[in-house]
Amino acid sequence: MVARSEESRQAIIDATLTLMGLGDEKPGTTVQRLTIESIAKRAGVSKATIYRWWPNKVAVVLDAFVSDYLGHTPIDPDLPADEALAAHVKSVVRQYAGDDGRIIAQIIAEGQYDKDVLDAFHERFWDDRARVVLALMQRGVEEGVLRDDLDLNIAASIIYAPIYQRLLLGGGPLDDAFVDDLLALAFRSLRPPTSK
Amino acid sequence: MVARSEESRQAIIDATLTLMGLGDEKPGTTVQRLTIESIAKRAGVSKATIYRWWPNKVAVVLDAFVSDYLGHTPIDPDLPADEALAAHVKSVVRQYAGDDGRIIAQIIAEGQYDKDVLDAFHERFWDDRARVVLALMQRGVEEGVLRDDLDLNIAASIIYAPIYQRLLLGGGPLDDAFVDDLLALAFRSLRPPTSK
Amino acid sequence: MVARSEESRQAIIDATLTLMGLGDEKPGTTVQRLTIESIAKRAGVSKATIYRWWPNKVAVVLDAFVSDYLGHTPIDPDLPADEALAAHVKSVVRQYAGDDGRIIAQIIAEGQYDKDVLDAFHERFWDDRARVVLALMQRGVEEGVLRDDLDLNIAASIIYAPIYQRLLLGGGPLDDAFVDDLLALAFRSLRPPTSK
Amino acid sequence: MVARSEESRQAIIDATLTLMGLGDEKPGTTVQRLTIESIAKRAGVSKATIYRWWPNKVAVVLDAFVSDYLGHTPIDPDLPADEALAAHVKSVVRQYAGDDGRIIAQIIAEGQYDKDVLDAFHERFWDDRARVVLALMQRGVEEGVLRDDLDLNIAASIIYAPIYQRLLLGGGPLDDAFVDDLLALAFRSLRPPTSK
DNA sequence: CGATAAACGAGACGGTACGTCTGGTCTTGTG
DNA sequence: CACAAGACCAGACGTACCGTCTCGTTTATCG
Repeated sequence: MVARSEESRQAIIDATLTLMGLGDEKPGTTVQRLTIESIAKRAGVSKATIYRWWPNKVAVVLDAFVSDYLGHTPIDPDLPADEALAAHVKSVVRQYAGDDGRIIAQIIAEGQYDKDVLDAFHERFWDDRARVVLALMQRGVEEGVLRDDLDLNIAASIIYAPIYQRLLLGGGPLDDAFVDDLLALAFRSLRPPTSK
Repeated sequence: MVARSEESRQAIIDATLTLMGLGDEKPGTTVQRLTIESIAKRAGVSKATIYRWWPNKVAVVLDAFVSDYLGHTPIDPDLPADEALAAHVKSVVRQYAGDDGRIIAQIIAEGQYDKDVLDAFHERFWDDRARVVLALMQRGVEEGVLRDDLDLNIAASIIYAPIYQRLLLGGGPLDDAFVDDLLALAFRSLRPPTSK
Repeated sequence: MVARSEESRQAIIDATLTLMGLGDEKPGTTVQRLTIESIAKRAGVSKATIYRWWPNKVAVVLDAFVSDYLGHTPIDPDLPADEALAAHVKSVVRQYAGDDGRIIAQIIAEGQYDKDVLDAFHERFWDDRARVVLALMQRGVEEGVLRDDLDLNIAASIIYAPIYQRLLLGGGPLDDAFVDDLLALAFRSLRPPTSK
Repeated sequence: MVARSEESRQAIIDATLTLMGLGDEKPGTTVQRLTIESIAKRAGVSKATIYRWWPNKVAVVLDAFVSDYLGHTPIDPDLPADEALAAHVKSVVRQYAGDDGRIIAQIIAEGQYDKDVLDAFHERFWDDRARVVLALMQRGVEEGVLRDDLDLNIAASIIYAPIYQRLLLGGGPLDDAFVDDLLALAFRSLRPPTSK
């Protein structure tokens, strides 16, 4: 009846962050090349300890990433919903252009091979963020800056999916200009007829 | 001086298709689990022969997939551009809902780890298809069913990116209903003001 | 911290003996054709386990050979030294005429390519046996059946080197007649002048 | 119908000598590590050409070695037989102490695995030299410096075998002091009773 | 003198083993 | 009794050579 060692857990998370290039130093592997053995060695931990608490390396990466990822893309409650949405999209894009985007892309990549990984990604990362965006869009509807007949899921897709496309497939930079163009076009679908 | 053996090349492609579950039989591995050794064994070919002609297993899969993939999503030149576009999107979605989608998703996944893979994916698959879509949208502009001030790249993204999002991240089925909802919303941005 | 598996070690030794044709069955390869993979397969052991404990296949063969090789050529302490020496030489030759000779020859062959192998051969096999022979010759000196001004190393060479020559280079059979002729000649150098 | 290309033959021999470290440059591989491919590449020759004329790499090495090896250890016909023999032994030892010894040792090593190799070694190298030594010893018998009841083969062994032992097994340097000690002892067996 | 057949370079090919690496499991001893 | 340490089986990696086998492309006689 010895409790799980918090020390070990943290060491594993820290080692993973460092190895993935999210720490201060910059080795910077990929999820694919990252090995449980390297995490164990750097964390000063036995491989068995990792396997005891996580089902696979992606789960560790996801844990490490989420723990490291603190409110990076907040939503401003004081702005009108459409402006807040635009601001949020920009902060998301700015963040995805860096290391975080690389890690997310790789987690999604691993998700193609393992439904559990994709599910975990939804639970630990995606769903919360989607909820926040949908709530914001709902506020937009209430404030009258968005149409009231929208399927919000699809509406959100029209804005956010192109960002993920660029993240995963390239085709252009993830920058403010891209967001401006994207939003200009997307909002044309989303605003109520009267408002534009 | 000695020509490449077409027989071997074909055997490798065939073995890869079968192992990936695109042949008649259905083993159905993933790119990740697929091994060069298994391809070599099934093709009755030496590993060295594979390494001589392809840099890695994803390149083989891409080659095999592309060779297997013949005009699966044609565009009807007789329809008005907007209707042809809608038809194309539906055929794409139908196809991505099956084995082809699984393979594409995995190739994109591998592309997160290797720029060459992603580049090859663009060259061998993506770019041609994007060109066709952009040409169709250009036709739409000329026919007056699409606005003439569109950034066609972003306009295409608004339609196609949500499909890739569902392919890679889930969040709902890839079916006709989804396409209908998506197009209904997206076209609102794309049609010229008058035609609304 | 985890002890080496004696079970694996023994399985590797046994597999090697069998593959080299020293076990009960008789496949009978050569050191050159023997592969680590075949040992691993037959021993039901991972290749890595072999590489962990032995630097190369010759080291395994030497280990296996030595472990299998128990006092095959004893020296009779009750005989006069010259007769004991003659008996020993005959038992050595008889043994070298068979499988053991083949293996020894091959280990020496590999020793031409790797100083470590030759050193190991000395440490694990040669030196002990040379010591015994030199001690016996020393006894011969004390008993007065051998000259007291001999360089025993060279004296031993005169007797044993021709045996190794036949083992490695052929030129005649390794049999008792050969030993008789050889000893008759060699002893003429070795006996004290009076005893002639 | 087309004659064998002397040019290619020579290029192969030269390349082999160079690779074995007998040329002017000093790469200096071993027979074991030497590959047909490396010979072919360095000789600017197709692998098939080598395989057409030699059964294996050792045959090439032996050819190259013998062609390179010109009367290195001549016998002085003007000296008395025992002195000529001593001189010959010294020149042999001096030569075996260098590169030639290394190559010979490796050819003998390969001979442990392939009877044809050992036979070829005898035919191309050993037998001629043995004949010369035996003839010299026969002369010694006639001159009365060697006993007339010797089995010359074994008598030769007593002198030469210890040299091969040091070449193949070590145990001491191949130098003049060794030869002096060896001959002093061996000649005691070989000289006629009166002459000592 | 032109046909023809062997020798040749180039190098692709099916094999096989290499020695390394990681995965995931299991054992042992320590705190 | 959770843990570190790490041995273990399994099996793929990418490389290196093997010896065989087309390929054209030279030669060098022979008809």
